[in-house]
Amino acid sequence: MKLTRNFYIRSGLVVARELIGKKLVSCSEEGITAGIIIETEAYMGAEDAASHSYKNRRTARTESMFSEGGHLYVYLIYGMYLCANVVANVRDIPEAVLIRALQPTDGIELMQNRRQKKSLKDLCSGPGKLTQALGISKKDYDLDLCDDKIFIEETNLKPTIITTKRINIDYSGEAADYPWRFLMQN
DNA sequence: GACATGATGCTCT
DNA sequence: GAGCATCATGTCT
Repeated sequence: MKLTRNFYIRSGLVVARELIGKKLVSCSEEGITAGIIIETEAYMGAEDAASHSYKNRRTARTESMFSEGGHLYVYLIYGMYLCANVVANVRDIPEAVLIRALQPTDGIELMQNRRQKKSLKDLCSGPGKLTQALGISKKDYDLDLCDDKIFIEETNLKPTIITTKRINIDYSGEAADYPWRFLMQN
């Protein structure tokens, strides 16, 4: 069962927590790749100094965060890696959830080809890695997760969730200490 | 394993 | 022109 719009039209914190244990699916000409989401971070728009949309900063790059919940915000980081985020909340509330790690389930061989035959553990164990493994590119910027190319499915998992501080946002002052990172316990 | 470092390009001031 | 929501690789143990 694909998640519908209602799932995404909620606070980024709720969406980030509930995405843990769900299945992210990417369809391409090469085949289907998918994995269970095991790590996310919430970025809470205007109020969050770590967010690209802090103080409602709205530019060509951040525009997708202002879309209706359920869109895909893709951006380039450190000149070489892409990060994939799920936009949350209603239009003009710029919240998003960074997908930080997956547990590969489908299309593992295709992921290995895209990632040049890394071990299963290294295929999707970071935000820059999973975009490569799933074949996500800048063309997928602002793509709608309610369509059929990239989407998220319900599972029957009942994960135990751990909450910690977010990663690599030391520049953001006290926002760096907010417990807005969610992990599935092994 | 734990750390340090370099690669690299786009965005915003 | 600075800085960035990262990763792979190297060195040292």
